[in-house]
Amino acid sequence: MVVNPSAPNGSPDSGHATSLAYSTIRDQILSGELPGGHRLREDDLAAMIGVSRTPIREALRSLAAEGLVTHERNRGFQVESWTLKDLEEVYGLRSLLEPYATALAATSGLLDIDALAAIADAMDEAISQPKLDVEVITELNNRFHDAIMEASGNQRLRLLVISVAQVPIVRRTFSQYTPADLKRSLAQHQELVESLRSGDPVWAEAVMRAHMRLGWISTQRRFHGAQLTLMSDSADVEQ
Amino acid sequence: MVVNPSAPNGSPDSGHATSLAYSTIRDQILSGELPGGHRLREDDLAAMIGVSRTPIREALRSLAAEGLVTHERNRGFQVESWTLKDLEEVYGLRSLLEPYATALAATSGLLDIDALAAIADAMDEAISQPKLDVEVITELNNRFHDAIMEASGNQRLRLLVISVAQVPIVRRTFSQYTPADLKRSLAQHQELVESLRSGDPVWAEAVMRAHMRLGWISTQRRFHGAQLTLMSDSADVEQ
DNA sequence: CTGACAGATTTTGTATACGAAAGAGCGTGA
DNA sequence: TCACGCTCTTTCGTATACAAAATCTGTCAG
Repeated sequence: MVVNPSAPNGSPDSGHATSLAYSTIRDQILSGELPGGHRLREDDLAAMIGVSRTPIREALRSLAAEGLVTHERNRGFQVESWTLKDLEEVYGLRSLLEPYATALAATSGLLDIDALAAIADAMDEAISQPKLDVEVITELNNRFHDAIMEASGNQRLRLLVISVAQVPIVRRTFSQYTPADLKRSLAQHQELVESLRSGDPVWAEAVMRAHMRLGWISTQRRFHGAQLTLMSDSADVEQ
Repeated sequence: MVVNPSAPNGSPDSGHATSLAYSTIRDQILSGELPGGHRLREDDLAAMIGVSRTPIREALRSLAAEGLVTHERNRGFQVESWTLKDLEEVYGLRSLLEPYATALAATSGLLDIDALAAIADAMDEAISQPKLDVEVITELNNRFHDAIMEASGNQRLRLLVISVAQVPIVRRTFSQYTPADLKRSLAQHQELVESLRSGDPVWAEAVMRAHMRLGWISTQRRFHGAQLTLMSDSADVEQ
């Protein structure tokens, strides 16, 4: 399993145990092993990870603040589950934040454009393989976007995008893109590289906005087609 | 002291003790009693609040995820301190998010326009008093903005704005507005009410953008004038 | 006088213990 | 048969205890 491609702000570098619990639980949520609605019993998690309940509780509290789990008094934590409305909110926000960040990145002087181009090329390479490796493609995609967010020079903006975009979407998106949409998406990446290389913030921002829009369209298709893959499998819910 | 005008997402409704610790510490940070850079010793906080270290640690972890405090392994927590660059980032984000939310609110049908107008009028009333009550004005201002964010219909957006805007600015802003700026700000509130009443998203969004810009200008003035009020008092730092 | 080392002290990290609340199961009575 | 209430079990919330890391202090060598 891929570990923690980009952990948000509050990331516990804390104690060994807390940090381990945080990463493990977060990974399992993002990968879908812990489905939405699943109740998180502290004893179970403690036994699974091999630490006591204390670090488990601290990890869960961080995850709650990030919105990945919810907490109710005397009833413990459970994995947040997402509806179409949530996805709509998320894409609305990404469509606002990422183009803005891209415009900033175009003129900040912080962007390593060759590194970005390399990531885009690696993605092209990855989808030309006969058998698509979704993990790899997703990871490259995350790195591509994060490189731009980072080059915006606005650290807080980058963290917001990460926390918004980690809604299970990202990890699963590319497995559901149609081949045509996937190609288009990668073409947009190449155009993002070019626009950023030119240093024109207006162009770069516009391309990113289109890129976000395509993502939203694809996501909607996916959601209507196979809603169950996103929602929790009802059999697993509430044990 | 004002308690928790608007607590973000992860707000521990948790145990009595954890919740109490969270609110207390958060209030003291936002009000400036705990200055930026101040080291937060768990025992001290536990003694002050009258609970054990466990709920203190959980509260601190939530606050860390929200960015109000930082954490370093085996060195504990300390209050985040803000620079002009942080304020610039925050205003950049608010200038993006709040106008967007305002445009949404203009057409969502969720806005109680009369209630909003009442808040704006109450603010007008409050500044016509001979002696300005900054606490009251700030509280009304928070409620005004939050009402619009809520009416955007995008819950996640509202939470982002809260978490971004809670950077000590808001609580202290109105004490430093020049009388002219303060009047202008309240006039903008009235115009926001009118634009929202008309249901024109373009107008409403534009007014909010101007409003944000004025806030930024005022903040810059304040910062250059009296930098020390925002930064931690060096005498108190690191005890 | 300065700097560095060693021991003592403080502070954090984690485990464990205990009380309290919620939930499940069972029996009784209508 | 169904509903109600009681007990028993599970799970959470908090306090406390102990271990590990960091920090402080005082002393001694240079």
